Amino acid sequence: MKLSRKFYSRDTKTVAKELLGKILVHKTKQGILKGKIVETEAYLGVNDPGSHAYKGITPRNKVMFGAPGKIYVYFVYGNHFLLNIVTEKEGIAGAVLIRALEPVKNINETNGPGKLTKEMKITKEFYGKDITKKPLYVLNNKSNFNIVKTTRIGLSKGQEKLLRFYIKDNKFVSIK
DNA sequence: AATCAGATTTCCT
DNA sequence: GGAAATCTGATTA
Repeated sequence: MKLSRKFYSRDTKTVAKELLGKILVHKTKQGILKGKIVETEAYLGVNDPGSHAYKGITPRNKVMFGAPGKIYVYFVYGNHFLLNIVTEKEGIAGAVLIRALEPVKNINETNGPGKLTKEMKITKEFYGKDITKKPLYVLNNKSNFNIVKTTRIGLSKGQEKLLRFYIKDNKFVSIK
């Protein structure tokens, strides 16, 4: 079952935690791509110096302020796309960064945010699209695991906040 | 093993 | 002009 918009229309930290263990699916002409989400980070709005939304709305980040369940794809460092899912009610900034997947079908190791978008064939075209519909969506999935809470990666500000979550002992989590 | 340059977009000072 | 939610491949000792 696909996760509904209601799932995303909640507190960003809660959504980030509950996305762990769920299945990200992308249907392409070449075939179906699937990966289990094993690592996420929460990016809030005005209270979070590490978030793009911190300094207010810009053409790039405006989707973070929009409706929950939208896809925020962001291009960094000339080479990499990062995949985010927008959370919170419309008008409140928030998004969950998908940092790592465990391969399920037709993808290779994706232990990093830049690599997973490459493997999942996610590009700028998905900016502003809906994660509750085809061809890109998240499936509910019951599984048992322990969640580790830690600090975020690669930030210059706000990195002391414990907003990174991953599945304990999962070898596909990016650790660097 | 550890450090570093390079690729190169979007936004802000 | 410079920094940013990164990764790869080369160079260093």
